[in-house]
Amino acid sequence: MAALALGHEARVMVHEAAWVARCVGRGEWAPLSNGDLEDLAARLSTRIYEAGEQLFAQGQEPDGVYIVREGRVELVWRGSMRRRLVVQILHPGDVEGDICTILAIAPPYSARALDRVEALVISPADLEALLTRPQVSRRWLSSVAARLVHSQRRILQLQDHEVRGKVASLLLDEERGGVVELPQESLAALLSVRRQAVNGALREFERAGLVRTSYRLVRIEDRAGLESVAGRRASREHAA
Amino acid sequence: MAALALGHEARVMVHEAAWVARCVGRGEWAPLSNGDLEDLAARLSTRIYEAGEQLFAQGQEPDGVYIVREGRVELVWRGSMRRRLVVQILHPGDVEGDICTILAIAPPYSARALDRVEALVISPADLEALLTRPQVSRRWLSSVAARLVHSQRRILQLQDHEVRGKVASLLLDEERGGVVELPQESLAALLSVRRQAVNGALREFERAGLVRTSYRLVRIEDRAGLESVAGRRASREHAA
DNA sequence: TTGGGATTGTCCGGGAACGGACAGATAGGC
DNA sequence: GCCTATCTGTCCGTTCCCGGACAATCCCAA
Repeated sequence: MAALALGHEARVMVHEAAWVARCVGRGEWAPLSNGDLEDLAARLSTRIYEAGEQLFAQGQEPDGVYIVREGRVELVWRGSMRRRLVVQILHPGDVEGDICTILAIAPPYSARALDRVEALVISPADLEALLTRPQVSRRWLSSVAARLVHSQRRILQLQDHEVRGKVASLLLDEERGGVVELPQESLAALLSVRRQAVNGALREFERAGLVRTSYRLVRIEDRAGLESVAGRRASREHAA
Repeated sequence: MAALALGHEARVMVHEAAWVARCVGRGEWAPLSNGDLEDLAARLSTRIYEAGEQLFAQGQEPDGVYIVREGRVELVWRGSMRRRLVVQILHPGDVEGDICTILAIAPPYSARALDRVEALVISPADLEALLTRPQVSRRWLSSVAARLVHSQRRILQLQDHEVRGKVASLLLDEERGGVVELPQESLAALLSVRRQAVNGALREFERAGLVRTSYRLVRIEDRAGLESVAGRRASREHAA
């Protein structure tokens, strides 16, 4: 009966592992074997964090890989002065902490749960063991490569000199189900601009019918319109 | 005799391959076998580009991996309007093109030789073949991870609101042997600011004794001083 | 050696965001 | 149901950079 219970538990974790595998790169290039999947499953553990709780701190030893299953996690960098920049917001399916573990460096940012977060965790030693499996390391490679592309896209996005463009671009990136559920202060921290500037852009969008705003929430009404503002707007319109 | 000549050629390429291996991640985590090295050597070819020549174009099919052996390569992104941003400048030892090849996506930027460039090239098919080798893919993973960290550092650098800080930070990043050999226009394109702003910062640095400038060249005189400007200056000094 | 293209140093007006401040609105805790 | 912390909308003066322009300087090549 213990064996049966364990079997059930193991089956659940293999299911989790298959989900993790989908998060770590696409399967086309390196299908995982059953052995890979079972090994992955055996090294996964689940952790729960309450909203506001910290997953790991800037400058501390890397403590493994986090795969977000539910909720959102905020990656925050703090400079020596007041400078505070939200590097990224992790959504379900996002992987974090592997880079620092692989390179054995301290993460340059802290991670804080925005909501109640459910995460799957792999310890540094377990990650190292998993990466000796050819298919796993090949697949993990494509995952990190995809993140590098995303990081470069973000650089381009942040180089827009007009706050409106940055905000539009950010909304399109952070939106889930047509909604961005974040206070304007957080949006400003993601773009490293002042809150007032974000507010101004948002109100401008609202008057143009691109979005609807309410408390800690922005609803996207006209995606195409936002995209044209984010890229380079076709029609120039100046409201007095 | 042909065999002997081939043996010599092969030995040279294995030597090249060992150098490439040092460029692609550190050896501590995944030492390559002789077989790995020989395979890598067999798939390397050398190409020469004259200054100004284009290696690959934005939006075109990825055509393999480039490892810069000599000279510098400029990665340029072009927006729909006049926007032109230098994403990165490749120096000897830098690896480029692997991410796009791995993900089978078109590169979002063009690559142009700044000087006479000597590069080692691996075709997409050869890269794919190499990555089936466990040690190679494990090692390549650490290389891409390192680049992701660098990309994130660059995001932080670009978020500085003062041009002086960005310029100081850039000089420290691009400097080789205490010298940055780039026209101010290129520095501006790397930071996506106006040339005049870079010029102003540079002249300010020069008056403070941090650098010496001449035609297409900036020489770093006081590294610690620049670092304090790049991070957050300890002593605030305003020249009239 | 001499021209011409590229690069640098400098000026100025206009505009956008910063930086600080404050009242009104909203949601969650007691 | 009230009360408080948080979030939003809005004001202002100041600072910095953009955007355009122009002369002086520097290489390189003919």
